[in-house]
Amino acid sequence: MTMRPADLDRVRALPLFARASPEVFRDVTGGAFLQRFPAGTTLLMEGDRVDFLYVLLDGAVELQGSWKEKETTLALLRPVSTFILAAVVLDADALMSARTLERSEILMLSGEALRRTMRQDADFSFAVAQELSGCYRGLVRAVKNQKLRGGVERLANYLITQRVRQGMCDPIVLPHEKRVLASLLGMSPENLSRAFASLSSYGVSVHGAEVSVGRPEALERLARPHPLIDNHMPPPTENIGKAERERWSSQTGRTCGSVLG
Amino acid sequence: MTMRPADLDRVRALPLFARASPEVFRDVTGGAFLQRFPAGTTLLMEGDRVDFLYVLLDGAVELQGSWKEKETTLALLRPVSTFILAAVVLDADALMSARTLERSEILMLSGEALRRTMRQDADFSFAVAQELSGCYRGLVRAVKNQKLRGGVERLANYLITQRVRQGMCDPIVLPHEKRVLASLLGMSPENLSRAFASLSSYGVSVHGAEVSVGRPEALERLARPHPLIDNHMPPPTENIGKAERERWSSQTGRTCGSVLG
DNA sequence: TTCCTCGCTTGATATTGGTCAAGTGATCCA
DNA sequence: TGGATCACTTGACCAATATCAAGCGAGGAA
Repeated sequence: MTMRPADLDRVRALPLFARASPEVFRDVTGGAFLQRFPAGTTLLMEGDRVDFLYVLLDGAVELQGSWKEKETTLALLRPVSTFILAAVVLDADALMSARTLERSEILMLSGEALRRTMRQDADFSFAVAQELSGCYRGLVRAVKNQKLRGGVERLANYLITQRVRQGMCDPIVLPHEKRVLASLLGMSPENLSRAFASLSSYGVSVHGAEVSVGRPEALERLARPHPLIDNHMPPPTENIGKAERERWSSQTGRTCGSVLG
Repeated sequence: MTMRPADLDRVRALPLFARASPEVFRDVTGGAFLQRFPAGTTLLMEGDRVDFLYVLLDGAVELQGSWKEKETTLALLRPVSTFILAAVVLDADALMSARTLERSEILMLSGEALRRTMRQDADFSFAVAQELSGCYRGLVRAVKNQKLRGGVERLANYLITQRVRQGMCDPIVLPHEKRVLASLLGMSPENLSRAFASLSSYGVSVHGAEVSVGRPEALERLARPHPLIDNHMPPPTENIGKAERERWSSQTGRTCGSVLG
């Protein structure tokens, strides 16, 4: 309950709540509480019953799945993001674990209250459905990325996406440890190193977390980014949800042949 | 508009509509029309604007994604299934193509009417959100399956899932061409053949579309099915949606160590 | 029936990616 | 300041998978 008004505003700005009435917002955030976690904290284990909708306000969170002592990263989150919405809506258990990568501030909203409010307010329910649609489409993109491209192509496209998100600056800064990035891209850390090495002939040079894309057009010829796989959202001027990202993508996707424009 | 009452009942039985009021159902199915398509018809191309929610009533539909002359199967649908709900909710363009694998009967519901009804009826909106949550979780399972398991393991788990769905009978019958199955499992047709061959030492024998699982316990030791990846839904006694599947999974998943039990 | 097509299988080979092991460089702590 | 830890890199090797090519066999058409 130790929540700064500024934090509440940031939650309010989420597309999930942006158009909600004051009453709806009050109902959903009613029993909420803000919590701080150190880096490396497991917030939720696969298979756990999910009682809260989580909102990452500060820090970084990794969503991962596991099987037979193997783990893989399904998503890397930065503020402001909600997660495990689907499990909350179905009142089901989590299909993925969530752990903090850095010291993080996380708001926890009662899942029960969220479902109750959904049943009472069609507009809010609609907003949830839109957010879920955006998450769904994000995963469709992830599956296509994983099944249709090889490791080097996935890395190349990741770099191009980061370049766009970071405002076409050079060098770009990798927002996470390379081992985590490797897991997100579906390859071993060793292979990620080699993939970076093989991109040097396309003008990419790496110094720690800084990556300089020397010849963007060359990299792009290799990567072949595609609006129906890669969501080349412009830099984060304001907080934007998955649904908004998808909406943006449909407006401009068709004509967005090159991100170099 | 040439729609048999029996078809309408089958649509009504979908979890999306099961709890809807008569008015809501009338509103959403109002401008709907039923259409028949031959095998191999492309219903929708990636990138197309989506104006309808599709409901497969008879036949089979493949959802696929493509990149650089490569294609991959994202889902195989059998009646009764809805598809591209997320794109309809966001009024966005399709991220995947849809084509019929057999002669199919498909009901097309106005996306505009669906969105309008959602905004008016909280219960219906909630049902849509639940269905979307089920679809989302299905994709999470798919990503974990793809990133954590090798080809042979994916096939082994596919066979176990089919065995459960087909009522533990022997032999099971592959519901689609092997080349399509290969694409769904994320491997080349050649590799699928070899994967089947390598399963012979676990009691699996193949004759055309009929697959006999001679020693289920041996296959299961290899496959290591897991409730948070594989949704071992019991045989289809009635029509059930993605959300229902997920709900079932959360009730029994924890204690479902073996599907042989 | 005969031939053709097409889905599938099988083998040889190339490519990709994973694993193991060693080494480097940076950071943090004593 | 030395030493430990840890992320990352690199090389050698191995496993998994794709590709290319040939062959097999069932079903359909002339």
